[in-house]
Amino acid sequence: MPKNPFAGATFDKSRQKWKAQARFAGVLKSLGYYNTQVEAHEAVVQARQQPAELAITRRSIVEASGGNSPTVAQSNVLIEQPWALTLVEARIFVLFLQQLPRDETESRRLVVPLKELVGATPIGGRGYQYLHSALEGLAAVQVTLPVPNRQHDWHRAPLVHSMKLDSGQGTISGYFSPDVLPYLTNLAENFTLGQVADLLSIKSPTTHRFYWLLKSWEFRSPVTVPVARLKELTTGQAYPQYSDYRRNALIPAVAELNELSFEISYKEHKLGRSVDKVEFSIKSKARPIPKQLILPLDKEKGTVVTVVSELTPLQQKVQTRLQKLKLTQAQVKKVLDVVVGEEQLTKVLKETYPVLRDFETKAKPGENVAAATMALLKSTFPAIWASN
DNA sequence: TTTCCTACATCGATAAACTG
DNA sequence: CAGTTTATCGATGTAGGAAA
Repeated sequence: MPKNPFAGATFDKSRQKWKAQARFAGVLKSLGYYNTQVEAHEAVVQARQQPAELAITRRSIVEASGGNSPTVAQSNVLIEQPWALTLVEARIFVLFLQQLPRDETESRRLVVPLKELVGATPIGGRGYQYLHSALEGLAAVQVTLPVPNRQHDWHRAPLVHSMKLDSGQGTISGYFSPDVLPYLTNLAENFTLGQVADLLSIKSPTTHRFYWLLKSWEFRSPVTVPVARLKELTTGQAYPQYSDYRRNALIPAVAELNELSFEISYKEHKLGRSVDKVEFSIKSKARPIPKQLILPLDKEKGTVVTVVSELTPLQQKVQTRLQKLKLTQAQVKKVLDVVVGEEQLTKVLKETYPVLRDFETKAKPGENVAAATMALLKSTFPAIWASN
């Protein structure tokens, strides 16, 4: 059966008139009778628009820098572009931004030590191949820039040029293109700050996109975005089905961001049967992650452990994760003592994520989360048993 | 990670019943 | 009679697991 282009308007044979009806919150309502199908359809459209969308006209405000951790900034003009960077490309971009003085007026060569990208571990043979393609990808990025007062003009510029990888020095260097520079430095309005530590810890390119987008929308939260626009800005052509998009992009990204300094929730607005818009409620966590691990008294030795161990950002993430999973301070400490190295810590985060998700969604009520978590960790890291 | 599959939920269209 | 609600059906979107 062909779809009625005038939804909600149907011909009533017994009355020889067009009937308008629409469902609200699952309840079908009659909206009167009309002589034409178009009129009936318009009645439906109008009735639907009753909870009219609030026009957001607040002007953009300058975000205050929170805390003393390093931040990078970019104009919202750049953020609201459908560019698709790989994870490595996105990280390199962040590192370049970090090297860029905020008051720079001309494009200079920026140098990024490779170890900031990949850590102290040496880069294997294939590692350089990845880097090559990442730099190529970055060099190929084009952005569309606004042309003031001229609606029909069009300005497309490369993001960077002259990217260089010097394996001898262990550096990457390059220039931002002069056209783009005004959107990266001397920013006065409509720009967004990102935390370098957060950005570099992000594990998926989609989350990167979400990070900047949601951060730039935070000041006008709640924000309602049409699904088509959201997809365009985050995953582009992928996921023709919204449910696939939600599962593979939206949910993982929001979950990962909530592990960082965000508190994001969202509501789906449906148009008919399909999800039409997504309303985000975005907040930054007031008190992020405690910098220090508070250690309990060591009763056996009768001494006060006064160790003030500075935790790496990754260790802090593991700490908060385990705290969410209701582990005691002692258990958290034990895990952090035994599990060392970026790879291992990341593994902990990865392993415990499903547990946390199940716990938070109450998929397994009545379960002892802490015990389950410890069992899981002990099976993955036998050393935790050994140190018992 | 992405696509496919299936049970299920919800929608619009329609006929029919209800109300004053 | 005119307007509205109820019951039902086929179509289509969705959730969640399986398969690729």
